Amino acid sequence: MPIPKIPLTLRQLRYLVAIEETGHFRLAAESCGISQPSLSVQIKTLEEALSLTLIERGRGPVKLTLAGREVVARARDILDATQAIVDLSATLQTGLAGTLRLGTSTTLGPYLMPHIVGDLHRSHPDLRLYVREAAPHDLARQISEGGHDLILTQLPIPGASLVTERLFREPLVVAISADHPLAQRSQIEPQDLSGETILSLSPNYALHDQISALCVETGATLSREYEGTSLDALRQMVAMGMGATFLPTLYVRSEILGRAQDVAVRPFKGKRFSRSIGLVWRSTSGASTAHRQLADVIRGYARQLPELIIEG
Amino acid sequence: MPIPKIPLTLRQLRYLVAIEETGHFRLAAESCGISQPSLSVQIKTLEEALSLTLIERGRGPVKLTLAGREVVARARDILDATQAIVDLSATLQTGLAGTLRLGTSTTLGPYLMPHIVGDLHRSHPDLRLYVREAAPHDLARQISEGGHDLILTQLPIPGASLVTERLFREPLVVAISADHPLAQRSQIEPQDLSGETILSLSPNYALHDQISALCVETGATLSREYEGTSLDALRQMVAMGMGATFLPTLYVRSEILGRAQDVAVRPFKGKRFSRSIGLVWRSTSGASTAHRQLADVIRGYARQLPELIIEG
DNA sequence: TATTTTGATAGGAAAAAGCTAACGAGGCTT
DNA sequence: AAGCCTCGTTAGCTTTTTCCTATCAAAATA
Repeated sequence: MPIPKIPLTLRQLRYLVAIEETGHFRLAAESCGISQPSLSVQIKTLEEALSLTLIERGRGPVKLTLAGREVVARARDILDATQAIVDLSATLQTGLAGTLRLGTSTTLGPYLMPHIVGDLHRSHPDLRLYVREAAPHDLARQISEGGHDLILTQLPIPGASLVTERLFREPLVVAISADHPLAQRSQIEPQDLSGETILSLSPNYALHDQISALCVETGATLSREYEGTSLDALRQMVAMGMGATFLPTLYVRSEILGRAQDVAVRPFKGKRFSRSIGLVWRSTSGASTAHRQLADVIRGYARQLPELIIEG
Repeated sequence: MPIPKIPLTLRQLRYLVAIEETGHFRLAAESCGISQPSLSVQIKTLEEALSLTLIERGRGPVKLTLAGREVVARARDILDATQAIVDLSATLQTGLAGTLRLGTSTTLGPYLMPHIVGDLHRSHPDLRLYVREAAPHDLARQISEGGHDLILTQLPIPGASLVTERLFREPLVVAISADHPLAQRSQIEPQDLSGETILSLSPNYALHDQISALCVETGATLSREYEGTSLDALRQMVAMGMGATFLPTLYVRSEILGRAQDVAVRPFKGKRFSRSIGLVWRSTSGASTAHRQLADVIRGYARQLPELIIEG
């Protein structure tokens, strides 16, 4: 359906409201900063556009007609609404406001965002966050297509016109079944994993590639038997003794420590392996300032967790 | 408080919405019936006015920025509201719609309007009626000052720039105490009243002058002892035997017949005396069509009452 | 009756919005 | 990789809209 043609202008509505407020053409013109004839003409044009008499001309304070009162009331609402756009623009320029569509990696969002949203709402009450989860591979595609305003995911995300803001590095830890010999160690050295069977996520996940690379580096064997579609699935497979895997710190912190103790998790010595987490948006999105504010809020939370290494 | 200056135009909002709907500058321009560069310029102007980037330019379907989505949503509401004004104007041109401020005589409105409003709401659902009562003398002043859109009252109402629409003539009947000799008659002749004491309303009421004239004509004596301020007060005084009076038919019908039988009411032979009732509005009000529609609705009700004599 | 007040009308200047033509940046094709 | 589309921007000019000053007409006041 085509947008209907509009036979009136905001200017005319503004002048009409001014007349209602001042009660005189002359005063109304003054309050609008124009000459009285100009205002007269605009009002006349408006009346012709609506085929209505809005004002009873004459001596003394003007009397609006029945129609005039109805139109003025609506004109007021319209002018208020336009003013609201102007006001909103001030907030949107530098601040975080409106509905932000955030895509987030399945392996990260659920374990990070719940801790963020509270702070975010307090510091930016005008912001509504719309979080959708997907595998990093899909996120990379969707951000370019405009499906998200920005994505929170494992780096790097390739893309010519994308801007990346690094947030922190998240160490990977080894997860083994509770009765595995390595569970006795407090820290793991890379060579300890030599010959172990390692479980991984599907290749849609950035974590898959990283785990695959880690297997080469440590001499472990990547299992081809099964590829999980969630970290929870991986954990349960480890618990059942099907192999070991690498889990990101935030997942461990959120879902294992103090909760499901069905697997043992042990850090690498010196936080040796980690994944980089960051925010990514289109360089054309024109809201870098706002997006960097969000980055700061996330870093602010991450800084409270000694396991993470802040970047950016 | 001055009306704020508005840095945007409805036209710009319309173009922005068109872009959001079509996804392309070119198609949007087409749907607005202008050339694509013209639309581009308007959008650019809007963006500069708000100091915001609303659209991410580039290949493929247009991507609105976060700010763009927020503005478009509000722009839609504004355009809808303006369209509502246009739609409303069609109704207001010929029809009875909006809030009509009706002033009505205290001696008439309460006994007539309750029967009208139901029909009126059914036949004109867009009409809101705001009824205020006053003495006819005050009504005449208020209508000229613009306090009412029209008044329903006893005629004539003097006034150079006022339009009168006659509705009906309402016979006056004689009210006497139940034990008064005249209560034996079924009809009254003017000369029957010779020497009777007649009670009246205060001179603020048109009825006062008429009763006064009737006293001269019939040879009755107008009581100077007391002037009522309502028909109900008059009736009670008659019931207490303080004198007789003349009451309008609609009052009798509404408040005496089948209800308070504390007084006897008797018609004059041949409906000899009556008052004229009509609608009056300012000739400048520009809503004659609508007002005459209201007149028709009122006559429609009056026609159902055989006591009344329809006019107009 | 003269004066003042209030809004309408007229003519021309300034601003805004439109059009066509030409340009530039990104993809796609060959 | 050169060339060619596609899509939006920029530039120059015309038309339309808006505004201003000056003047007029009607009604209220003195």
